[in-house]
Amino acid sequence: MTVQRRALLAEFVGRTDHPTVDALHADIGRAQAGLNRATVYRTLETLVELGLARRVAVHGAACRYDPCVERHHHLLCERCGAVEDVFDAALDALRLPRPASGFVARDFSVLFTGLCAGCAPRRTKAH
Amino acid sequence: MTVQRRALLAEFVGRTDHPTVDALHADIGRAQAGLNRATVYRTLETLVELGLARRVAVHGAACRYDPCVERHHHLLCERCGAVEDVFDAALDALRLPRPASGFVARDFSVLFTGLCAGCAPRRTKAH
DNA sequence: CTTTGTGCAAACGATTTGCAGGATG
DNA sequence: CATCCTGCAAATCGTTTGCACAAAG
Repeated sequence: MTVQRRALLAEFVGRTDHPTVDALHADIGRAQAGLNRATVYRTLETLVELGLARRVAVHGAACRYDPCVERHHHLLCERCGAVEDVFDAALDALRLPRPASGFVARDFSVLFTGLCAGCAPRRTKAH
Repeated sequence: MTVQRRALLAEFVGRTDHPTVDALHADIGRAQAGLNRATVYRTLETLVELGLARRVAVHGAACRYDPCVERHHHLLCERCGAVEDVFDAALDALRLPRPASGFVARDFSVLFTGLCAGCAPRRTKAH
């Protein structure tokens, strides 16, 4: 438990915006002494291995990290790339497939795509 | 419609192993004249734009392409990275969430993770 | 002949890694 | 004091792009 890990945790825990490494790096640097980007990568990776964080991979963009490890799913904005959480008990009831191929599924996650509030076309007041 | 596009289509269409750009590139080169990797990237991207192929993003690994555009989901082997298809009508019935945030979901995909037949620990005959 | 595609090599962005010095317990 | 962590810079890896030439319609 080092100074830089404490700084990272302080900035990371509780966030719901699924920050990228760069976002975290910038925010930590803003708060106090700069912390090397490589260290952010290494520390986040360690957190994932320890089960204290999750990775949210997004095609063609920097990987995002999520401090929430409860079972939940994600909404990905197709326009701005924002990621939101979805907690839905109905989804948790999904049964795992047992294909003829012999694949044994152990877990799953659902990725919804669409437009976030900021990017969605307005209904009433025209944009 | 060029020679190289025909070669790529011949190799790509009908495959169910979700090849990466490198895999396709290697397989095409094996079959006949080499085709530049950049061209493979460009052509696959074109296919995706035309709705004739889909991208299957996998964290930390090269992006995979899928010639099957019907609605289906994927199984990802945690050990070897193999990707299999899952066709499941039950999944298609999932309703889209309408979170308070205002996010408007339009589509979704389910990614199951686990171990493929080759990587799963054997039951009867010990490994 | 005009447009579009290809090959090549360099550019890029995200992430990883080797190494030497520094902090931690 | 032995171990683990950090900073730095260079190395990787996947992917994209500029450009000159070749192929397609």
